[in-house]
Amino acid sequence: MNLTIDAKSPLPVYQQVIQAIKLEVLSGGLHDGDLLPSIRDLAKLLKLNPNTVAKAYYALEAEGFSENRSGSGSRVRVPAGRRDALRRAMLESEFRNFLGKAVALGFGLEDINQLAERIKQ
Amino acid sequence: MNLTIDAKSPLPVYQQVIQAIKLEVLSGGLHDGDLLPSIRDLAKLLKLNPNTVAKAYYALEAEGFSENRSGSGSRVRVPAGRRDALRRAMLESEFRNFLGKAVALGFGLEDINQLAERIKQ
DNA sequence: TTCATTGTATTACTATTATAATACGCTTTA
DNA sequence: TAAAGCGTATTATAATAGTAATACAATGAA
Repeated sequence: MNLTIDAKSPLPVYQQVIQAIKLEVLSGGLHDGDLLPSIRDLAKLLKLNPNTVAKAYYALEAEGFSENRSGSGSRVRVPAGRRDALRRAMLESEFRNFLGKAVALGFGLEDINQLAERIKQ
Repeated sequence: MNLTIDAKSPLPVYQQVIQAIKLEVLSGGLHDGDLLPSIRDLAKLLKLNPNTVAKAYYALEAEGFSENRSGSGSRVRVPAGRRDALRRAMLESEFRNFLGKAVALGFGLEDINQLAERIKQ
């Protein structure tokens, strides 16, 4: 697990934890059935309060990403098929988000292609 | 001015106002020297408290985007040259941001190109 | 000059976020 | 069975964001 927390971000810390774990699952670092680090361990690792991490774990379970069991830990519950669908959906969502901003700034597809070509190098 | 506020966004409302006005300037809807709506008018329009809008106006002035004068209002202070530079910088920043997320999800340039082709239609 | 409008400032209240310190019940393992 | 580790729950405190009500001083126009 490679997650970093930005205390200065406007995004609440517990939501950053949620996003980081989702990303870990979607990118293939964590698989269906894998055990997440314990709340206390992750809190110590990220230098957060256990309650903050617990809030994230609770939300992940509520979203159907994981299953929490007192005594035995939290396990990822995202079958490969669903994971792939979510991964593609997230890419498209992020792309549309970027595209929207670019259009709002008055740029067109040509400008974006030009930029992409320049960035590649 | 065409700005909408999302109360559910994790981004604080006053920062949404800042972004919306910056976008209006960068996209050419507001020009150097133009008068911004008064704090009270904009607050009424967006159904926000005047203090929230005032906070945004104060920040915009601190960033050198505008100049506030008691009694006569707030005026945009972004010469065309600077505006164009900022506009390009913002596009590149947003693109790099998107690219970073795509890579984190395990996608490559090919996947992005493929998606872009599909989105076009 | 007078008056409406402007940005600015102050104080108070609420909700959310995050931390902190505990405690409880469940599960696993020695 | 006993102990350690797990998620869960409660209560308290602090900081930030946002609302709300008001007042002040500067500006510009009637």
